[in-house]
Amino acid sequence: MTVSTPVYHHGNLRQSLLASSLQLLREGGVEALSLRKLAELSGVSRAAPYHHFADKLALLAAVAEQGFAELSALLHGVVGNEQVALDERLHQAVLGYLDFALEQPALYELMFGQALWQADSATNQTPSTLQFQRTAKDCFRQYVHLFERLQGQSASPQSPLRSAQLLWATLHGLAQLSRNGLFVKREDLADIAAHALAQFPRRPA
Amino acid sequence: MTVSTPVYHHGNLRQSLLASSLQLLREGGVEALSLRKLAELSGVSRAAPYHHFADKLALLAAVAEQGFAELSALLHGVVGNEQVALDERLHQAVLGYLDFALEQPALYELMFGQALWQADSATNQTPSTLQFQRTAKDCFRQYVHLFERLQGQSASPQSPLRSAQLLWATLHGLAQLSRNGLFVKREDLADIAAHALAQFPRRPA
DNA sequence: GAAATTATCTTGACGGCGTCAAGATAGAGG
DNA sequence: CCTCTATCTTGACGCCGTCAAGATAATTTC
Repeated sequence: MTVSTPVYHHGNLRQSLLASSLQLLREGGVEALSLRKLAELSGVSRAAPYHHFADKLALLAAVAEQGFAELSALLHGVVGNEQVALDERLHQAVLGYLDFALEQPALYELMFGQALWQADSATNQTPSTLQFQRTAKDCFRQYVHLFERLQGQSASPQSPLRSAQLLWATLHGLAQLSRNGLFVKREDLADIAAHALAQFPRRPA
Repeated sequence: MTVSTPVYHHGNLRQSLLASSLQLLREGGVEALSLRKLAELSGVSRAAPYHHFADKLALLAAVAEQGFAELSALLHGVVGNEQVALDERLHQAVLGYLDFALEQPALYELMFGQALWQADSATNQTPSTLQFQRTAKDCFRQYVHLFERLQGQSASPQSPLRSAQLLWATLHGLAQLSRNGLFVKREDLADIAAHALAQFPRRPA
């Protein structure tokens, strides 16, 4: 909890706010993230953040977008690794996803929370949220891509899209349930993930 | 949005608050649920609810517990229906779950949100949250029970507990993703659920 | 039935929150 | 140098959860 000494022109406030957001998320979860605390952490007045983000939602979208970018990079590294069998890449993509979700639970919650995804209201048609949703979908496409390659090897009856949707849903559910210690204990997670993978169609040999 | 006329001794304030909570949840989601609005809806001052709930969290726990009780009753009706084949009961339990989640999205979110499930802090060791978690686990056990019966019929390699955990995680993920229109469109949900079911071990004939 | 006890509700106040309006300050470009 | 623009500040508003002190009604006790 380092509080910067106040300066008039911070010079890098936007980045500083995003970094402090991650810090607050780690320390106290989504509820602990307030614009006022963020401003104080950067040594700046409470209204200063509004010159870099339209409102709190826009800031949250930027933070969550960074999260999806990180996850995307992680998946890209796994999926595109030509030196590893596709089966093994799928396995790594599953474990990597769950690791990400459990190591940054508050960030993960923000990324998938209703605040940034509610489709009805007009609040999520702002540039920030649209940009955020685009980054998130890029992330999802990596799974589709992986299943497209896998389909070439197996006689899977399902489309790559369906498989990716189902796998993502399963991973998301596992992450959420085990994070909250809800029906799924943390130490059982790897075992359950293995069972889940076994249910997905694989190439025979 | 019916606002009661003020009375000194309401007579049934606790129930009235719970009912109004559901109303606010439907109308504006979890964020729209405030104790002050709740009090106003019941025609009562802002501090009155504190004589029936220790704090906001306790009220949320009571609301969510009602949700789990409803879901539990729904599942109990399906799982215990001896006149229907086990396979079909599983199918109905899956569709019933998804229906419940999508018809009351805000309530569903509350039931599974981190507010009531965070294991670390001491805030969720209160009587209200413990009672809530007990009701939730009763709900989960119905799925375990169903898989225990199914296992008698199939040569499933997985324990009923593992199967129930995996199925619940998948359903939870599907509900959450499709509710937010995130990678899973609403109209594709039934199709994906069918695929998910097909991946679970069934009896051969 | 009167008095005492308990349950229930009220008003006032506190600090924290997101947000806006008006004004101050600093750096950039002419 | 002067102007323009980006950036930051202070003050204020309304909403929130929560508590303390006091008022009122129902219930119990005698």
